[in-house]
Amino acid sequence: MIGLEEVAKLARVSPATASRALHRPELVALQTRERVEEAAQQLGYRPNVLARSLRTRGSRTIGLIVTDILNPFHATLAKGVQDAAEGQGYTVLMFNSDEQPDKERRALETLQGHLPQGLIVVPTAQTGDNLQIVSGLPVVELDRTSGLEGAHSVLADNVSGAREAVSHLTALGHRRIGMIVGRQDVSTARERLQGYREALAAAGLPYQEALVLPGNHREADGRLAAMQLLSQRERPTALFVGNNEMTVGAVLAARELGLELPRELSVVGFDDSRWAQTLSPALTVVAQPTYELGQIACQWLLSVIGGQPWPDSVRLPTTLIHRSSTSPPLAQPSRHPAGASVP
Amino acid sequence: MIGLEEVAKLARVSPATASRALHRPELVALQTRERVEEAAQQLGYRPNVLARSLRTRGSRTIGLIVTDILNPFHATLAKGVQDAAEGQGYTVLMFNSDEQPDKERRALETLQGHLPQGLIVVPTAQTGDNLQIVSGLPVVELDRTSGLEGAHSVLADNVSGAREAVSHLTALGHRRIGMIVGRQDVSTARERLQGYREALAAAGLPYQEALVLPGNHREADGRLAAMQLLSQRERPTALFVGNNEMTVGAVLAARELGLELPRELSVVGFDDSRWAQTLSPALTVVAQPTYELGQIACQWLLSVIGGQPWPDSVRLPTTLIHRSSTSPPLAQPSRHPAGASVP
DNA sequence: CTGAAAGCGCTAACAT
DNA sequence: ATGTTAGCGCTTTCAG
Repeated sequence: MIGLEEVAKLARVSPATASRALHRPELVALQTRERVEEAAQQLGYRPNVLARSLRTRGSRTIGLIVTDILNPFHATLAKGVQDAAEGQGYTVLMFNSDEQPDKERRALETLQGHLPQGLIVVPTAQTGDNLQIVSGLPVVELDRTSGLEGAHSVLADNVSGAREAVSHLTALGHRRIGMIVGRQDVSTARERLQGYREALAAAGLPYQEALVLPGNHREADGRLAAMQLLSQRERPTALFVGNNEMTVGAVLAARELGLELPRELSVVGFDDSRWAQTLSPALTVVAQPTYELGQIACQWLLSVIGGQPWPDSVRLPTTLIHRSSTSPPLAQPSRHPAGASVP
Repeated sequence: MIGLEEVAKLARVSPATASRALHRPELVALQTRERVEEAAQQLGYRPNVLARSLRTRGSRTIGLIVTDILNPFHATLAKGVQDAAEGQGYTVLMFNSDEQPDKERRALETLQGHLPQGLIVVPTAQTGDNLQIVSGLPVVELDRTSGLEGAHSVLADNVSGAREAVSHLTALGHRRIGMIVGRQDVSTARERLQGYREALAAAGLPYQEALVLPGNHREADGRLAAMQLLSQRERPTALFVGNNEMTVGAVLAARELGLELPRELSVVGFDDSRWAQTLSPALTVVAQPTYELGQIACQWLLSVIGGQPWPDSVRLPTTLIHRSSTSPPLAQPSRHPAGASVP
């Protein structure tokens, strides 16, 4: 590998001057600088980032931990982060926690050794504890919060997004609206549930436990929960599903049960995706500014690394995209007074 | 940050011994080793990878460049690579080329400075040239080949996959089979086209230029190409589409034209995906062992880094997955001798 | 404005 | 089996 010393030799200066010429041009005579630049060019010099980092204790590297790179939502977050980092000459070390606190911990340990200057993390349930590993490092929580006090985060406005989705359903006349909700130790799931409750309240509808089923964020969980919800004697006429993967499962379950969307069942999902658009009927969804979330988180982090104070935490707005999976409910067979259905 | 020196002090040994105890346990007395390990544990010591890499000229880092992390196919490749690397204690530096040779070049330059020990790359059109930047580095080409002589690659068996797909169509009785094919400077596109030709030949069908339209791998390209193919006076009864993104476009185009799948048009895509399964009708596709491609590429690379000789290049088999987007063609209105349709 | 020298944290020779 | 010493490539005092 071509080193700075060889460049210096060719330019007939000391390594120190060569270094300055390349990195602090203003400290060096124009003429000398040009000689060095030419020499570097000619030899195809590439600075050894490791040596530089070791010396300056600044690696121009940041860490990124997402929970599932195979989920297009996370892939998009990652791209937002990467693009922003690259624009500023930072390299991203990306890891996958697969929602497992253990993998997250290992990722943090590995990361640590690379002397990152900052970290962007989509938290798991244990992130609060795990972050001790990198104490002192500037951290941005992305998409969710770990609940750690004083944490800085870039999030979507989940409450409002969910409220809008469910209000859309109540406005259409739905009165039995089921929800498939994520694990309550994940902040997005809690917030979306809250939005659901608020929208029900606003429409004067009661909150019914039986209509809210939990799922572990995966397609299979969504399918299972939907099966249960839709097999109830008085089944919901609409479903609000708390994340993208579970929405697939819910739609597949509806198909299996022979329910026609949206005539017999309206569905709104959270987070837009390719298949939400290609599905027939195309899904009505709460879209998140995913790429921007990643991008802003990274810009934030880099500004803090650059010495700026922490900006206030941000909630980016969501957008309800009306497509074809929602419509007014079928006229229900009129009901007798509650509980009177036993012959 | 806790350094080796402090560990050494606490364990009352020299830094060198501490280093050995941690990294070459067999060179050190059991008792000493335990003291060092305990000290390290107690102080929460994390080795500074940068310093180690600088000294040993071995960073335990490999580079990965994919062309589009938002494409689930590439995300899956990446996960295969990452999982395999992590298993062996290697860290992956991942970059996106977005199919742009320029971004690929910049990624390589950045990578270079981090002294990676190997590289896995999904090539773009200029990879052959760009790789000069990291000459001497072990490189595995993944999914595609750059055409560079002596390159090592881990690929899917595209020719055979395409042949199988198109043979499936000919077996169903299709005789006008269109293909939407990728850019011919990408090896997968060339190979899939060849498979298409072979299958036609095997069925005694002529190869017709008018039935083969190029696209630039994106959804929009697929849509456009399909629009053209399906607007021909004597339109194809089946379509074979050369990659996953373009298949979405093609299906959407068919919908826009009011064509019912599979009755009026059969479609086979290359590469399976979430939406290929959720689409109705669910798509018949040539599935690739995507995760395994990434995994094997990484295992390969690491074995070479470890001093093993290069294994022979590999072609992993594809699988035709029959779903609901293919069926025998409609009985065509019988045709008069060619070209006689002007009144 | 430029050079000499020291040192970031670690490990590999070379001693003992 | 352990300590001593040197140096990976770079940047940064400190002198000139």
